[in-house]
This record gives sequence, structure tokens and C-alpha cells, in this order.
Amino acid sequence: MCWTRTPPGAPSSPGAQRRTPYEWMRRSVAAGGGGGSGKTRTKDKYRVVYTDHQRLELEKEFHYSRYITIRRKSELAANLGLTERQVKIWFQNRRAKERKVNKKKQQQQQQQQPPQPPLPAHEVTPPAAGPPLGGLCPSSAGLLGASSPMPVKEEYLP
DNA sequence: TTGTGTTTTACGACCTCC
DNA sequence: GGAGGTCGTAAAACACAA
Repeated sequence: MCWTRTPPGAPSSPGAQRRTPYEWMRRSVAAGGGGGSGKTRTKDKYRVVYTDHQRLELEKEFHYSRYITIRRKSELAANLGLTERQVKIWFQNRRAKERKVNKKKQQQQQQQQPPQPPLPAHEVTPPAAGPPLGGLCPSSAGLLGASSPMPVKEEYLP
């Protein structure tokens, strides 16, 4: 999570905002007629922009696990005022983004240090390559790594 | 301003698993 | 068969240099 555009702290760090995040929040939520009420391309609004709060909660959930459970999905959707479909697609897009970023990083590393000995298989395989079904993927180990600032939910504890 | 490149939602096609 | 996965893509929203 980079928050390059509107940092999650936007509401809490007013000095840092280049623009008011609340503009698009208002635009999307209010104008959308219930922001995130499942608008599609065929409807009047092509896509909605999620609020900072919605993004933050989704990011947090993604931080805990890159694959959301059915139960958590419905809970999150209800809490955030989104549809389960939107939550599902958000996670799909989020994983795609992560893969893209990882790919970029890998390419940069390879450019910096060309002579590379063959890596062990578990180092090479992308984290998202795990089986999508079957609940939590092993990737959470890396995400929940040592310095995770987020408290671990009971749900994800052993 | 505005032109352009990037990011963010949303979808369809196709694949895998139960 | 249905649900959910990736992949590719469209278009709006956005950031930023010129």
C-alpha cells in the first residue's frame, strides 16, 4: 500500500493534501446515488470512486489476507456499504496490482545485479500463485511479517 | 489550463476446483 | 454447473510537467 494519491491520513493530515479528498468522496458517494451500489458500465455512472474509509478497510483486510473468505467478504461489504461483488473485484484488482508491482521490483533488481545464481524454487514462485481456493493462502506469512503495524484479528489467529 | 501518463473500478473471457 | 481465480482491457479519476 502506497497511498500515493490520497494517503489514508488525508483526513488526519490536512496539511499534506494537494487536493481535498473529500471532493471525490462527495462526488462518488453522493452523486453515485449510494456510492458503491453496484453501478455498472451500462448505467449512468461508469465507475465509482471508493472513499478513503472504504479503501482503508479493504487495504487492511488485504493486509491480513490476500484472499478474503466468503464470510469476511459479506461482513466487509455490509460494513462498507459495498456489494460483495465489489469487494471481490477489489481484491482481484488489488492482487493484480501487487503482482504488477512485484514484477516491476524484480525487473529492477535484475537490472541492478545481473549475475544471478539460480534461486530456490520457493523464492521464485510468486506468492499469489498459491491455490486460490481453500481459504487463506500462505502469503499472509510474508504480509504479517515481523514489522506489521496492524493488529492481527482473532479470526486469523491460529 | 491542458496534454499526457498512471491509477482505480468494472467487466468479459477463459480456467480450475468442488 | 457455479463460484471464484487470473488476465486483458475500457474508461473515469487523478497527478503532474510543460
